[in-house]
Amino acid sequence: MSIPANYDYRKAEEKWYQYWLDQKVFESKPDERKAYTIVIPPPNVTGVLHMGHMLNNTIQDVLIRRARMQGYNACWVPGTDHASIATEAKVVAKLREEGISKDQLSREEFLKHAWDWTHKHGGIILEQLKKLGASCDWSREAFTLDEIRSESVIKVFVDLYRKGKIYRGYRMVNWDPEAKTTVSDEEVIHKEINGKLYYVQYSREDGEGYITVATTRPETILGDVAICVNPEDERYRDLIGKKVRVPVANRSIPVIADEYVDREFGTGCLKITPAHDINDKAIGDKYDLEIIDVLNEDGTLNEHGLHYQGQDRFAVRKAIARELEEKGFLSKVEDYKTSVGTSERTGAVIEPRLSVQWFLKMKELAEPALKAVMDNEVELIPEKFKNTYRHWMENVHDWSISRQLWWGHQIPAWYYGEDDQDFVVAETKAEALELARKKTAKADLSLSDIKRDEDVLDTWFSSWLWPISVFDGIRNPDNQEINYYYPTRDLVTAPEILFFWVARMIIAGYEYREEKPFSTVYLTGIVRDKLGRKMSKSLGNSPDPIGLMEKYSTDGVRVGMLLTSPAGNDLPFDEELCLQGRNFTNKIWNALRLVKSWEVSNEKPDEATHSAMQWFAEKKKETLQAIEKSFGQYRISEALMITYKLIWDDFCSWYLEAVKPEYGKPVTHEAREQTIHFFEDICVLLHPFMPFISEEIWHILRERKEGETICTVPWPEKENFDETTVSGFDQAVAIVNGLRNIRAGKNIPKKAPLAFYAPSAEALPEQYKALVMKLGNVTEVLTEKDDKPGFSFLAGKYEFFVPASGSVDLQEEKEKLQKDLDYQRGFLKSVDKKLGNERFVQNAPEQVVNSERQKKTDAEAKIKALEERLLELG
RNA sequence: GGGCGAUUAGCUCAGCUGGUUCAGAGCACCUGCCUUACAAGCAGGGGGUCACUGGUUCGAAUCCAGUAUCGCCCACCA
Repeated sequence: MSIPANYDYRKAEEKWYQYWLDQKVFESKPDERKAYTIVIPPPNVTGVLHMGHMLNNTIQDVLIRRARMQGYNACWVPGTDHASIATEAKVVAKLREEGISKDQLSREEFLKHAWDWTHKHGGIILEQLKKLGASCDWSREAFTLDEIRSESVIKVFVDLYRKGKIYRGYRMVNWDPEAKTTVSDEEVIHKEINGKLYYVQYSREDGEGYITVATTRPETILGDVAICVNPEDERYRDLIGKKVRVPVANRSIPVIADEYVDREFGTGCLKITPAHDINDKAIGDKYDLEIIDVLNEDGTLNEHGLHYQGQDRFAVRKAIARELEEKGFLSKVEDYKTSVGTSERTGAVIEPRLSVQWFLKMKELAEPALKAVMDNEVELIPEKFKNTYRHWMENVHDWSISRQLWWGHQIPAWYYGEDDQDFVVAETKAEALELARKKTAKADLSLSDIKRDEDVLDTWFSSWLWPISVFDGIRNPDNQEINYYYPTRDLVTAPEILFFWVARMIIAGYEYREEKPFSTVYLTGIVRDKLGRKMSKSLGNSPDPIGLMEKYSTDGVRVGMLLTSPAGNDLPFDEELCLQGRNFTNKIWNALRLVKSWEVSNEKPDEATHSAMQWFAEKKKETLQAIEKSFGQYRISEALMITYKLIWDDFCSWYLEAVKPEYGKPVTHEAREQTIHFFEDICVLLHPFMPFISEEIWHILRERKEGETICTVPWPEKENFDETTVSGFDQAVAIVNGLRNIRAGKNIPKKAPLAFYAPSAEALPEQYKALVMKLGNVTEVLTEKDDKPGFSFLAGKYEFFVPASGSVDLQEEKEKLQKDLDYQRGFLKSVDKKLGNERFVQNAPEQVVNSERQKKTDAEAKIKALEERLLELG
C-alpha cells in the first residue's frame, strides 16, 4: 500500500473531527462506569480564541482524552460566559459607532441589541475550540445567561439573602467611571504611576498665616470638609479646633486631630474628603463630618466642582493646580510615585465612591473552602499557590456583587414604597407582591406598585456556580446528572482568576453541595512573547491561533504549546515550538511510510530483529511507567517529552533501524505484524497529545470497522518490565555508538566492514550480538585479541578494540588512551580518598561504602587494561 | 509596606527525602553527510565555579543563614 509522501493534516483534521462528532464519541451519559468530569472555564461569549485559551484547552483535552481511554466515563462540559461588563462595553461601543447612545435606550431596547450581538458573535470561540480538537460533549453546551443558569443564580441570591448573607449597604466602593459601574476589590488592579504631590496652603481664619497640606489629588479639595493633624504633633497643637479656608472653594472647615495621621508624611496635615477616600470616610464618620461628593458617575465634576463643573477629573487636576499657583496657594510640587487602582476590564482609573450596593458576607462562607485547600481535599498545582490562597481567604472582604449595568442577572429585589428600605427579595414578581403585602399589611398593593432593582449581579456571581449549574444542580439538587458527575475532577485555569473564580467556586461547592467542586486545580502560566511581554491584542504581539494551526497543523501547535509549559510557569511562546511539533508529525508519518512499504516473507525473523522486538516490548513498558508517573504529578510536558523520545529515539532510531530489511528485501510476516502492533500502541500513547495524526495512522495501520476510533482504545495497564532486556540493549547501543565513533574518527566508511574484539561475554550480551553486528555493520566479533595496532573504545564498563587494517598513525590513539588513563587514575584517587577517610567509612551507609569499593575495583581493572594497551602500542 | 516563590548550558526547564568524576533533557549552535521512511532528516561535537557569601556535614546544585537580582500576590499612607 502506498502512502502519500506528505501528511495532509488539513484534510485529516477535518475528517476525523467530523467522524468523532458523527460517532458521538465525546458524548457522555451517566452509566455504571466512574465519571471523570471537567467543566470548561467558560470563555466570554463574544470572545475569540487567544493563545491562553489554546494552552488551557489543550491541557484539558489531554486530560479528558486520556481519561476516556482509561475507561472512565469522560465528560468535558463546554460553555460560555455572558461577561457582564466586558460584553456590555462592547455593545455600548458598537452602538456608539452607529450613533446611538446607551442613555437614549430603554433597558429592554438595550438588551435586545446585546442579545443580537451575542447571537451574532457568540459561539465563534466554541467553533475554534473544535478546530483545536477539543473533545467536549457539545450536547451539553451551557451559557451563564441561559434559562437554567439564570434561574440558578436568582435562586442562590434569594437563598443567601434569606440566610442573612447578603445585605444592602451604603459604602465606599470602587467606581469605574468609564463603564459607570462599581467593581469588586478583586477587579481593581493597582498600578504604580509617576504622579505629583501638591503642597497646598489653606489660610487660617485667625489670620495667623497658612497651614500646608500635601495631596496627590488636588481636584478633591472641593470636597474637603476638615483638616486633620496628629494630636501629638507640637507644630499644630494650637490649631486644633480652629478654622481654615479651603482654597478655590473658599469654604470654612475645622482643624481636627486624630492619631491616624502620620506626622512624618508630607507636612503632617491631612485633608479630609470623605466622599472620595476610604480613610477619610472613616475619619468623617468618626467625627460626624459632612460629605461632599464632587464627582458625577462618569468622572466629571458635578455642581460642587463650581466653575470646573462638567470637566473630567484629570483635566481639573491640572487646571486647579494652575489656579492654586496663580492665587499663591501652591507652595511646591514634587514628583511622587503613587499607586492607583485601575479597572480590570476598562483600564479606567478607579474612583472611590460612596453608594448603595449589595454585598455578600464572605468570612463564614470561606471557612470550609479554606480548609479544603489546606487539607489537600482540593489540590492546587503547583502547590505554591496554597500560600497565596490561604492569605486571601484569611483576609477575605465582603464581596460587592451589584453592578450598574443591564447585561446580566437582574437583582431579584423588589421595591414597593418610597423609602429605599422598602423592599423584599423574591424569585418572582408575583412572590414579591405577596411578601410585600404581608410585610406592609396593605392588601391593595398591586404588581404595578412593585419595581425591580435596576442593578445586575457581578458576572462571577453566576460563574461561581458553574460546576453545579451546568448539571442543573441548583434548581434540582438531587437530579441524576449532578449526583453522577459532581464533584468534577480537574479544573484547568489561569492563576489570575484564583480568587475571582476558583476560590468562589469552592465556596459555592461547600455551600450548595456540601462537597468540593473539583479535586485538582491545574494553574497554567501566562503566555508571553519572546520578549517576556504578556500577549495581548493591544500590543499586537499575539499570533492568530487559527493561523498557527493552519501553518503547523493542530497537533503540531498542541505539541508546541505543551512542550515548555510546566504548571504555574509562564510560557514564553515562540513559533519555533510549533515547528518542532510539526517536524514530529512528519517524523511519525515517515515511519508509517516505511512500515507500510514492507513486503512480507514467511521466513522466521533473524536474530537481530528478534531481539529488537523483545527489547522494544520491554522498553515500552518501562516508558509507560514513566509516563504514568508524570501524569500522576500533572507534569504534562514531561509526559509528552517522554512519549516524544520513545517514538523518535527508541522506535524510529533504534527499533525500526534494527528491524528494517535491506533495500528491496522483504520483512518477515512476524516482524511486520509485531511492528504494526508496536505502532498501534504508540499511537495510543500519543493520542491525548496529538489526537488527529494518531487517529489517522491508527486507521492506516489496519483495516478498521466503521465507528471504530482510537479515542476509546483502552489505555495500557502498567506492567513490570524485564530490566536485563533493557539494560542489555543499552549496552548494545553503547557498543554501536562506540563503533560509529571509530568509523567517524578514522574515516572508515559506514559501509566498510569492521571487526571488533569484545573483552568478555558480559561485555556483549549474547542476546544482542546479532543486533550489534547489524547496526554496526560488523563482519566478525573476535574472541582472541591480536596484537595488531588498532583502536579502543569504552562501552559501559568495558574496553572494546577494533583492529586497524593497514598502517595507521597511532599517535592519536595513544593520546586518547592516555587521556582515559588519566581520568581513571584521577577517579581512583578520589575514591581512595573517600575510602581512606575513616569518618566516611564509619558514618556513611554501608550501601554507599560498598558501592565506592566496587568502583575502586572497577577502576583498577580499567587502569590495568589501559596500561597494557599503551605498552602494546609502545 | 507585608507575604510567597525563583535564580542550574544561548533559550525553556529536570534534578524527590544530601552519596558514583553529577552536573542532565529538549530546542538552538558547530562539523560531516542529498545513505532508496524522513535534509521537516541522519551521524558526530562543543557548551554550565549550579546567582553571591558564609555555615552544618566525612560529603552540598541539594540542608541552614545572610546578600543581590527577578517575578507573583496582598495592601486605604495623604
